[in-house]
Amino acid sequence: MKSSMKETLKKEKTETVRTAILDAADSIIETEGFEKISIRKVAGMIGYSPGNIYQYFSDKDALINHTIMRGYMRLMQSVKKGESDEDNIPSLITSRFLSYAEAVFENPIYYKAVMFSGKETILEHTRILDRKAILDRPAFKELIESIQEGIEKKEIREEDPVILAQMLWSTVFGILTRGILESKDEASIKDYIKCAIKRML
Amino acid sequence: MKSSMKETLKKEKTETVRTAILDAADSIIETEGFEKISIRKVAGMIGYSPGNIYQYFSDKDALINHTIMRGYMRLMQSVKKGESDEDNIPSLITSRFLSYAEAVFENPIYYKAVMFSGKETILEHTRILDRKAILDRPAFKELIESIQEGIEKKEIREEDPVILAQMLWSTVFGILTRGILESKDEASIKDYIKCAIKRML
Amino acid sequence: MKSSMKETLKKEKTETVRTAILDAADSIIETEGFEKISIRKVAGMIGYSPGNIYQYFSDKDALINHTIMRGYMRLMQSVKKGESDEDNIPSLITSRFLSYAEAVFENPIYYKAVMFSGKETILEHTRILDRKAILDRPAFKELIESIQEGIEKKEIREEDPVILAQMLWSTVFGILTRGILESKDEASIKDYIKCAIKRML
Amino acid sequence: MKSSMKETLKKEKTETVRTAILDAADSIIETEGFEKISIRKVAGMIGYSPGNIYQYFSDKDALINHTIMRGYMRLMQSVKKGESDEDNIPSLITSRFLSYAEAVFENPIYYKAVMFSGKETILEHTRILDRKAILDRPAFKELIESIQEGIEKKEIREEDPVILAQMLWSTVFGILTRGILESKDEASIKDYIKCAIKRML
DNA sequence: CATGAATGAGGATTCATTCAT
DNA sequence: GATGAATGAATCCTCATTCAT
Repeated sequence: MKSSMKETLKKEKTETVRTAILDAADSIIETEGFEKISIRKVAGMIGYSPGNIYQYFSDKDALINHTIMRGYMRLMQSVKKGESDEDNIPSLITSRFLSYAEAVFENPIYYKAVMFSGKETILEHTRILDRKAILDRPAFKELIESIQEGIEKKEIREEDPVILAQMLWSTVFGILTRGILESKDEASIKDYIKCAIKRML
Repeated sequence: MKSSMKETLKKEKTETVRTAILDAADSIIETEGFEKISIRKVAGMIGYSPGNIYQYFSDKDALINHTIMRGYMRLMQSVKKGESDEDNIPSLITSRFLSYAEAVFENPIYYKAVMFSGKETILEHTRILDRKAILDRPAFKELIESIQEGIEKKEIREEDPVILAQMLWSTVFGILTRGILESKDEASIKDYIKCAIKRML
Repeated sequence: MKSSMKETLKKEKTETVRTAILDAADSIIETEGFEKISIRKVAGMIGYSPGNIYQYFSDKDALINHTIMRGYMRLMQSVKKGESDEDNIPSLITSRFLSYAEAVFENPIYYKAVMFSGKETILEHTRILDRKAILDRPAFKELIESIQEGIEKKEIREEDPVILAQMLWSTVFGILTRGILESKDEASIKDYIKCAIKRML
Repeated sequence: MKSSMKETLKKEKTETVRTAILDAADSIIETEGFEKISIRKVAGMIGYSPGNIYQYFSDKDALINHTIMRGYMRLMQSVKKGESDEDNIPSLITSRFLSYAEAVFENPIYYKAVMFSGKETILEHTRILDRKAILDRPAFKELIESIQEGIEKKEIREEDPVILAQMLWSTVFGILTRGILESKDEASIKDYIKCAIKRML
C-alpha cells in the first residue's frame, strides 16, 4: 500500500516535471522558433541542469516529438469544441472545417510543425491520403459519414466519400498552410475555405 | 581579344565552382534534409576550405537562397514542357496542373523546400493568397485568363476568377504536399488532382 | 554536514578553475598583449576545451572584464600597504601617490589595461574627470579631504579641492602612463611625480 | 628624359593609390574603430582586390603604422596653426597647449592611437620622458626655450626647463587622455589644462 | 599593376550528450 | 533525482597572406 502510494506520488511528480519541460519547449518555440529548441535552454528555463532533462526524455528528438504531439493534441481538442447543428450537410461540414481553422489559427506554429513533419511518429496522426490510416481517425470517419449522408440526400455531388474527404482535407490543409506562411488574416482564410468547400461539394 | 577570352574563361570557371557549390548543397538537401546544410559540409564536399565558399556566396543565407531558387527554376522549367492543346478549358487547366505535378515529382525536395519556406526572398515567388503578388506571375495570369474564358463559355461555374485560381493552386499545393510528405506515388496524386479540379471548376 | 562539505569542495574547485582561467588570460596579456586574448588560447593553456570556458565565464567579454578587474584589484591592494605618517599635507599626498606608483610598477600591464580601457564596466572605476563618480571612491575622497586640510593650513595654494585632486590624478596618470609606454625606470618616474606634485600644490 | 617622366608619373600614381588606401583605413578607423581595420575591407573600399594592397604596403602592420603616423602628422600640423602672441610666457605656453588640445579634439581617435602605442616606430615621435629624444623635436625645443625665458623673467618658478617641459606635456597628455576616454567635452578639458599649467608654472 | 581564388588558421559560440558525484 | 563540469564536434564567419594568371 504505502509503496504504491509512493510510486503514485513519484509518477505524479515525474509527470509534473515532464510537463514543465514541455512548457518550456513550447515557450521557446513560440518566441524563437522551432529549430532553436535546445536542451540547455529548456533546462535553464525551468531551473534544472541540462543533464537532468535526460531523466525525463531519452533524447532531444524525443523531447521535440513530444512537444509537437502535445501541440497537436491541444489543437485537436480545441477543434472538438466547435460542434454545431446546421440543417444541411454541406453547412455542417463547412462549419466543422471553420472551427478547425479557428483552432489552427490559435496555434499556427504547431499546425505548421505537425503538418510539415515527415517523421513517422507524427505522420501516423497526420496522413490524409492513406485510405487505411484515415479510417482509424474519428474526425475523418465523421467527415466520411457526413459526406455519405450528404450524397444520399443529394446535397453533395456524387463521389467516393473517402476520396472526397481526402480532397477536402487536402484543400483545407493547402489553404491553411499557405495562409500561415503568407501571414494572411484568419477572416480571409476562412472565406477561402468556405468558398472552396462549397465548390467542391 | 586574348584578354577577353581570358576573362570569359575566368568567368566560366567561377560559374563552374558556383555550380559545384550549389550541387553540393543540393546533395546535402537530398540526403540529410534542408536545414542540415552547412558551409563546412559544402566546402568539404567539393574539396575546398570553408572560408573559400564566401568568395562565391556572401552568406550561408545567400547560398541557401540560391540553392532553393535554382531548384525552383528547374522545377518551373520542366513545367513549361507540358504545353497541351485541349479543346475545353477545364481539360486545359487540368492538363497544365498535371504537367506541374509531374515536374514537382521530379524535384519533390525542392518543391517542399520552396513551398514551405517562410523567407521573404522565396515567398516573393510562392505567394498564392496575395492578390497583388500573383498578378505579376505569368503562370497565374494565364490560369486566371483561362478561368475567365471558361466562365464565359459556361464551362466553369461562376466565380471571381482570381479567387478561383487561388483556390485551385492551394488545393493542388495541398494535395502535392501531402503526397510528397506521405510518400504517395505520382499516379494516385495525379488522380486526386484531376478529381479535385473537376469538382472545383 | 557531509553534503555542505561537498558543496564547499565543489565551490572551491570551481573557484580554482576560474582562477586558472584568469591566470591563463593574465599570461596571455603579459606575453602577447591585451587584445590577443582568445577563448581558444585560454582553454588550450589550461588543457580545457574551448566550450568549457563558458561554464565559468558567460562571454569573452566577461572573461576579459574579470581579468582586468582582478588586475585592478591586485593593484589597488598593493597601494594600501603604503600608508605613511608625514607631518605636512603635501608630503602626505606625495607619499601616497608614490606608493601608488610603486604598486603600478608591480603591475604595469594591468595599469595600462585598466586605465586605457574605454569599457563602461571599467570606466566606472577609473573615471578621474567626472565630479560625481569620483566622490564615490575612497581614494579620491581621502585625497580631496587632505587637499582641503592642506589649503586650510596654507600648505597648499588656494583651489577647488575636487579640481585640484583631479588634476593631480591626471598628472600622475600621465607621468605613469608615459613612463610605462616609454619603458622608463621606476625611480626616475617617481622623481617626476614628486616634482610635479610639489609644483602643483 | 622620357623614362624619367614616366617614372615620375608612376610615382605620382603610386602615391595617389597609397593615399587612397590610407584614406580608406582612416574611414574604417573612424566608423568601426581601430582594431577593425582589415586589408580586405580597405581594398574593397577603394575598389581594389585584397592582394593588390601588398603592392603598396608590405604588411598589414606597415599599413597601420602609416595610417597612425599620417594621423599624427595631421594632428601636429593643425597644432602649428595656433600661434599666438601673448605678452607673458605662461600665457604663451598655455595658449600653445590649448591650441594643441583643440587639434587633439579634432582627431581624438588618432591621438589615442598614437599616444597609446608602444610600437617603436611611433614611440620615436611620442616620447616625452626621454631627455635625448625630445631635444630633436621642434615643439619640445620651443617649449623648453620658452620655459627658460619664463624662468629668467621670473614668470615661472625655478626648475630644470627640460624636466618642467616634460611634466607639462605629461600633465596635458594625462588630462587629454582621460578627457577622451571619459568622453568629456572640449571646453571643460581646456579648463583643466589651463588650470593645471597655471599651477605648475 | 592588378585580380581574385585559395588556403589555413583562427575567431566566438552553441550544443547534445555523458558521467562522476 | 539532480548537478554541473567536461568533451568534442559543430556552427558561421573573417582574416592575412600568397600566387598563378
